Amino acid sequence: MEKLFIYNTLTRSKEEFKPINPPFLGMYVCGPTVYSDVHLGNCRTFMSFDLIYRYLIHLGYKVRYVRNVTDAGHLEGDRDEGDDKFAKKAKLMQLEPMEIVQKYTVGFRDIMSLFNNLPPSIEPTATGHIIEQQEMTKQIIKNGLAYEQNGTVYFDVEKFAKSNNYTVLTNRKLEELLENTRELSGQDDKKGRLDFALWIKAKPEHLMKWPSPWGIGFPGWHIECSAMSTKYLGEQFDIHGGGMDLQATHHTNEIAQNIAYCGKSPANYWLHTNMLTVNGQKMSKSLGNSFLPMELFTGSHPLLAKGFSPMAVRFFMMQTHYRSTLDFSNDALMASEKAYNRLMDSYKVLQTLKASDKSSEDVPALERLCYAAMNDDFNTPVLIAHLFDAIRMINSANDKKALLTQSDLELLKNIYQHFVFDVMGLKKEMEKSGKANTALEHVMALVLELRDKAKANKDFATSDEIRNKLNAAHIQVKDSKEGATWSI
RNA sequence: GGUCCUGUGGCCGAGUGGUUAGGCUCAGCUCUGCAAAAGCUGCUACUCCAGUUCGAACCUGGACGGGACCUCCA
Repeated sequence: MEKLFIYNTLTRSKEEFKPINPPFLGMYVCGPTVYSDVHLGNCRTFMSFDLIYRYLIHLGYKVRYVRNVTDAGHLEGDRDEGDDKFAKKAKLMQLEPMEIVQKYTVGFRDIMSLFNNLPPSIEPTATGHIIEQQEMTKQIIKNGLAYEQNGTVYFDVEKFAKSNNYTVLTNRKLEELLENTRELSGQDDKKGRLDFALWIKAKPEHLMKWPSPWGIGFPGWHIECSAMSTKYLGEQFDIHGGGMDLQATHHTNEIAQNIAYCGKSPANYWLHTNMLTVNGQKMSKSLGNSFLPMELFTGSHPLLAKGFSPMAVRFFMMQTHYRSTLDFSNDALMASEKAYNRLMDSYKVLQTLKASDKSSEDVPALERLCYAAMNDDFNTPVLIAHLFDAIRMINSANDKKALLTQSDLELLKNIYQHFVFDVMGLKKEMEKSGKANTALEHVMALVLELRDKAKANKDFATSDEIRNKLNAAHIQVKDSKEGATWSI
């Protein structure tokens, strides 16, 4: 088997992938915060890691893929001012954080499923691992790299950096960070500017809080991933991933926490996916330029001329490498939708091809190129370019301009199955099935038979009228030597 | 302000010292009663300036543009 090369943020270079304990493999990806709808930018990250997960499985690895759900955030409720009128609010009228968590978790899973993302092996929640986070915090304090001040526990970055490379992921200099980091409000108790919280004392208005050795509070911003990755994948595992925006802070602190806890850096390969942009700007909630997946499917977003199916969107994302920014526009989606349809149409044609004795195409070479593309840091744009060569072969054979043997046809079917369906996770949409469609098949056969009769009588006015009216009903008719075919 | 990334044809996007991915759009041809589809052909691009080199979109330096991070963020 060819070697797989992966770009590792730790070394800023492509490295040959060597798992710790093959064929078993551990992968952790930072998941969504479920306090609002996921937007398309979030979806891109999870789709990129879904591709990576799928390819690793295809290569024969037994992957444990852990993606957390951040549900212990910083929701604040209306503070009861001690006034009896307000203090007596019914329980059901108050904001219940877990209700919000449930709503957006279900929504997130639905969207992931529509995009045909495989579910991770484990999706642990932050609220389900408060004990683990506290235990880790205790151990870091015991190891002398964290301290408590007024109910909040801080990680001592400068002390940690004396014997460790704190900025390994970003290659920045600690002194520069110290000079340029902005002052955070409400964290006056910490000793160093760079120190971050492992446990935070809860204000009265905080809705989610737990008892701890340091008083009532909630876990800090970074400890959940350290606690959960360690619990499910061990102190050291193969791959840790997330969006590039997490690299400088979240992942830097995660590594520091793990080393402070057990002396080991958690993952050998750090993978970072790039951002989705709109008109050149990062898609984010705070900028107000985010697309919700449903707006995309229905076409209700003002920047879209029409709706796009989940698979057309998935194909659109696969046309760009995961480490490049991807700019989102109606035109780009239109182009991808057409290309995706061509890919799927060609697959249908492939099923109908008859084998020749000789071959005019080098299909085995094509397969090797597909693997080479994927082994080069999961290069899906190049993979897709090769797949379009397969499309040309298939369509040419269908036009009797190319020859494909039985083994060529089998191999092409395998290439489709492996790369298009298994690895890229694309699937055929709108499969015809059910009674209504069986009836439609019969009706269309009848209509086309009548049209053929008209054509045989050179009554082109009638045949064109039939075709045009079917077209208006979104049924496309194609004439060929073997007779007319139709598609919706 | 600091750190880092990036600038490719009408559009989207790979590539990264010599041989010009791919998709979409557009034009022509083949096929066809006409279309559609498909195939073929064409549109030969790499922000600018200087340098290294036999040779640079690709390396180096500079300028300009865009972006990310430094603060919860995929």
